Amino acid sequence: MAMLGSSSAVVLELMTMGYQSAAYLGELLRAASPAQAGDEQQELAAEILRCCDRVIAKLNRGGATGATTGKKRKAAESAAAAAVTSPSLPVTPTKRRARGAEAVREVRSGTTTDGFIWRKYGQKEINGCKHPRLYYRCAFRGQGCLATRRVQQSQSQDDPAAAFVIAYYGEHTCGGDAAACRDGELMPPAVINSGASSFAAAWNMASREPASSLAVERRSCDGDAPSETSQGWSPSFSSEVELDVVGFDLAGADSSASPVWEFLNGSFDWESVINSL
DNA sequence: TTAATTTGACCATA
DNA sequence: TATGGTCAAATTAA
Repeated sequence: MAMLGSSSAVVLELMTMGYQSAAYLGELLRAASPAQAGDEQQELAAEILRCCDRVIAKLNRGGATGATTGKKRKAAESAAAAAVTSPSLPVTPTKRRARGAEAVREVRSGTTTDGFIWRKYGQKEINGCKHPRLYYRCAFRGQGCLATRRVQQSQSQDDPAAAFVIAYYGEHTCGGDAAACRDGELMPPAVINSGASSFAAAWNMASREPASSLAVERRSCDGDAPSETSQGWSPSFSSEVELDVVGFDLAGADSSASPVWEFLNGSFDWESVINSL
């Protein structure tokens, strides 16, 4: 965990609060309107969760960066070829991920859309799975972004809002800013402008994919038994797990003196926060 | 013509 | 040795 300035800590607190609220909202929506009835609303809640998660991850950057453990390089000739084809880039050999290596995070969603631009590089039939597993890497890989994701369609058809199990590996580093990975730089400021969620939801709906909801789980492709030991698995967010960010306790905060309270009652000094970021 | 996707082969890991 | 992750040529779409 990187040390955070006080303003960043405030933003982190607010985003954490927003995240928890969105998670709670999602739960309420799911409870109130099972199946497809509340998909659009759940979609919005899920997008809020994603936005909050990204900001939180951004603010927390500097800590653990994921599961790219050092593995042996695939083949010497591949390394040489990579060096030839990308002479201007630092040599960052594309290590083959260990089978079942823990993801940075794993998400169940009704959509494969997450606001990032991915390029599919492989598809594989997996033992015991009805659907093939799809492999994507960040479209900005050429800029050195090594983020990848693995998409597995769930075998259980009972919950369309959790039709896909998406495992993310690595972090988006394109341009040193996650926003650079996003579609068309149309994403408004994630912290302040709630339109961020609206945009992302609209983007999702335009993709004609089913609505999504989120839940972090560690499971096999069919959603039954865990395929790997959960050792070392540390979800970056969860609607069911209490977030513990910089030790902030929302329930126990002294709200009358808290910047969070200032935010809630409209007196929060956004300018100083934005200037500090 | 270029960019993106598909798909079989290759290869690392368990 | 089986399996899963990645590569890269072929194919398709824009």
